[in-house]
Amino acid sequence: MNAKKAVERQTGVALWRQIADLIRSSISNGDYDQTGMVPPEIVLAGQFGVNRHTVRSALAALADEGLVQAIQGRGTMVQRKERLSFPISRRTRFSQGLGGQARETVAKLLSQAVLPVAGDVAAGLRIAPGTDCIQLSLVSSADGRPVSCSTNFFPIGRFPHMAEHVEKLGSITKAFAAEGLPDYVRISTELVARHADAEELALLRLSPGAIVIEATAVNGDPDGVPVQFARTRFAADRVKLKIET
Amino acid sequence: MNAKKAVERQTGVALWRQIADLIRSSISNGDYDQTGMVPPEIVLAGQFGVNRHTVRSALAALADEGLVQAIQGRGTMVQRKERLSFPISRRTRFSQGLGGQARETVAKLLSQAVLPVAGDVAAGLRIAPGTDCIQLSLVSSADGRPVSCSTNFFPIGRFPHMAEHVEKLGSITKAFAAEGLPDYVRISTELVARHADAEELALLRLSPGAIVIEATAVNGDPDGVPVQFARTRFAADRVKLKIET
DNA sequence: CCGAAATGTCTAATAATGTAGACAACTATA
DNA sequence: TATAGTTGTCTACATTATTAGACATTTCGG
Repeated sequence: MNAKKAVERQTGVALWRQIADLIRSSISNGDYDQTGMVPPEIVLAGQFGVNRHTVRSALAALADEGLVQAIQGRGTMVQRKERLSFPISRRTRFSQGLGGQARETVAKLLSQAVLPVAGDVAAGLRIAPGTDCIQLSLVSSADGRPVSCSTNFFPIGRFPHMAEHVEKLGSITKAFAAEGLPDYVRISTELVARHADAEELALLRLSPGAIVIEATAVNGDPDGVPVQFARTRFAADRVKLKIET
Repeated sequence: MNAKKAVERQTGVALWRQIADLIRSSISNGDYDQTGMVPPEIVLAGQFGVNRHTVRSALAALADEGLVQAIQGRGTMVQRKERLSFPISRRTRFSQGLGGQARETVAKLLSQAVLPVAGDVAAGLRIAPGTDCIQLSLVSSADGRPVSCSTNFFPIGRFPHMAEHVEKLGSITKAFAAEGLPDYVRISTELVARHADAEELALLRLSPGAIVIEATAVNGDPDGVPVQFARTRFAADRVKLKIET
């Protein structure tokens, strides 16, 4: 591989941010696993062809993310490297299936509403445009770090108490179970990657320019009747999506 | 929706680039479909809370991508908006299945090599580290616009003439068929989104800060024997991945 | 204990971005 | 043919990012 670590100027993206992105990807790539340390600032400055201060800005940003920690006299240590691996199987469960990857995963209910839906959402749920649905907005975190935020729609007739259940149980899967639906499957899923908007930056605690993967999913009961329309945005640098057959 | 179009300062991403990203997503979101025009510069400047010149920088970048075209006295027109929808089904075929979405899709062979593989690649293909494989680098385009670049590994014993076939046929699926494998299926696929590196920027003709979706896939013959290890990077703003069951 | 190697902090100069305002050039419409 | 609304271009200046250098502080090994 050994791709040249090139940064470009006058592109609207500050050098320190380009460098931070490159170092971040080197970390998650395992490039520094042997020593557990990032190369010295002066070395990085040489590799990227920039001033040491510029590298320091990049490292400061990564330290801010909790990815590295600098210690005077010693060097800069890698603190964290993994992306969480999210399985996308027929048994959907976006917020579950993390296995032993995190000690604690919770979904926090941000807002709830009952409102008429149209367009995508109505089509996905196969209901008439203008029909009322329950809308829930959530942020899901693993070990205290937000990894995704989602907007979910449920048919109101079938699941009247979704909001309360989600709030109490901290999980959509568990809330479905409480509503008498122990199992559900994926009907369709579409993925798009884009820059995070202002709301997502705030919810996921990202810095501008960060990337989100937006998954638009329709889930159904075992008979294939749609029960959930979900638009989930993952913090791209914290996850890896694993498609399972 | 009507999310507030907020830009942030001192984040390492120039305002004009943040604004370009927002306008780009508005375009692909269909926000300007009624008129086919981007709002006047002075209006955008108001919305984003910046100077008109800053908006002009953003529009210039989008014009450079061929997404919009400004006409003096009239306004700025939207030129292009769609994302290509890539199906990810059990029958993989990344570069196929585009249906009627593009008139012409071709894969261009950039480089070929025979080299020993290790790590990910060897594990995915279930061969001993250090075994020789054929490595092919491709760029795939639809209607002349590059949409993905990929690095592919094939067991050399089984498919000795992959390179020639790919070069001649412009498609990996067709090359497999020519090698006597008419059908193959996905064994595993992992998705990650990140900023494009310098090589990807060049190959996909992207501007710095652009996003790629990296799909790491292992494909096998109908018996489940791995035949291909592929690392495909999609230009995120040109595609949508559709996961099929 | 000394010195090499690393990060931390400061000052100053230069380059890139963003703001502000004025006016020209072009388009469409009344 | 005016006129309003739009993009194109220019100048000047303010703010932010990057470079450059010097030196302090901390860690570690000989």
